[in-house]
Amino acid sequence: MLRITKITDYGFILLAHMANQDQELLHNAKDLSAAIGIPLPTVSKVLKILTQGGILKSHQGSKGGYTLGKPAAEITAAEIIEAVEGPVAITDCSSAEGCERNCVVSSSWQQVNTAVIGALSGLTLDDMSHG
Amino acid sequence: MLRITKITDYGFILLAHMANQDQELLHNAKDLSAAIGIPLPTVSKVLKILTQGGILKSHQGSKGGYTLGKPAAEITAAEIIEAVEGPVAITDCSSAEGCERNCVVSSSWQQVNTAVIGALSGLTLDDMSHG
DNA sequence: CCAATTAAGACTAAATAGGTCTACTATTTT
DNA sequence: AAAATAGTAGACCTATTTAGTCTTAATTGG
Repeated sequence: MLRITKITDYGFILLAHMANQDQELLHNAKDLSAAIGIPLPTVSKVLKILTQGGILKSHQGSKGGYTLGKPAAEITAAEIIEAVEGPVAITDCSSAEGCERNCVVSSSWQQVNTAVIGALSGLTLDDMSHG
Repeated sequence: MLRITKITDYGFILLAHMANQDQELLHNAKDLSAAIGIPLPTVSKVLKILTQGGILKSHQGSKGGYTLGKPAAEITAAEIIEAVEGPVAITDCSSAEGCERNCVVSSSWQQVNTAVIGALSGLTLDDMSHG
């Protein structure tokens, strides 16, 4: 499988939607829910996580909402996945700290992992929102 | 996360162990379990899956066991993961059949997926078993 | 025939993910 | 100041997936 989770997938959809409009515009959870067709509580949860991960900036209170934390061309797929799911690692062997059991396959996994992160870092939100 | 499953991980360990020895040698599940320290029922399950996926060849009956289906240098990480987990796809959008909801981000995911498969196809069991 | 060994798949339990809800805090408007 | 709007935090339950074990059948060598 080697899949991203549904929450991450929703995150990409929400971010692509926001990137396709005026970047100064504040989007609230209710409007985004209506526009995209994902239930409000779920949208709210995803936006919260993206904000905690630094991808979005939030503005509380009446007339509040969310905006992108920086230009869409500077937000990469790697950053988004890390914000929602934590560090990208194919196996425990391939995490930054290395593999505690020091297995023979460890160094090979780190090569694969580097390649995967490279691919994800080369893709920006701007690329994705334009199809 | 973006992780392979534990079963796949065990598969790599078992295959690397087999690749490090005479390729004609028949390995039975019991000996492999003892050598690697994974419980017999689990080892047995993994070997069965790898056989169904075409990575291993099996020999039934007394004095039976498993051997690699082809030289270690010709078995790639991509093949092994596919054998255990099915087609590699980061999201539903990135699978070979494409995304039924035809979302805007679809074509970008296919690029990422191609890059990931490329990385996994460039790594052979022979590479991994030598560290 | 008998012992060893793989094959198939059912089954339980544990872990993860998905989704919702409630209570709280902050900001704007009236 | 009060009310309305919107984000914040985190608990909570459910569904799905994954891990691991077990049982029964089929195959082969001696």
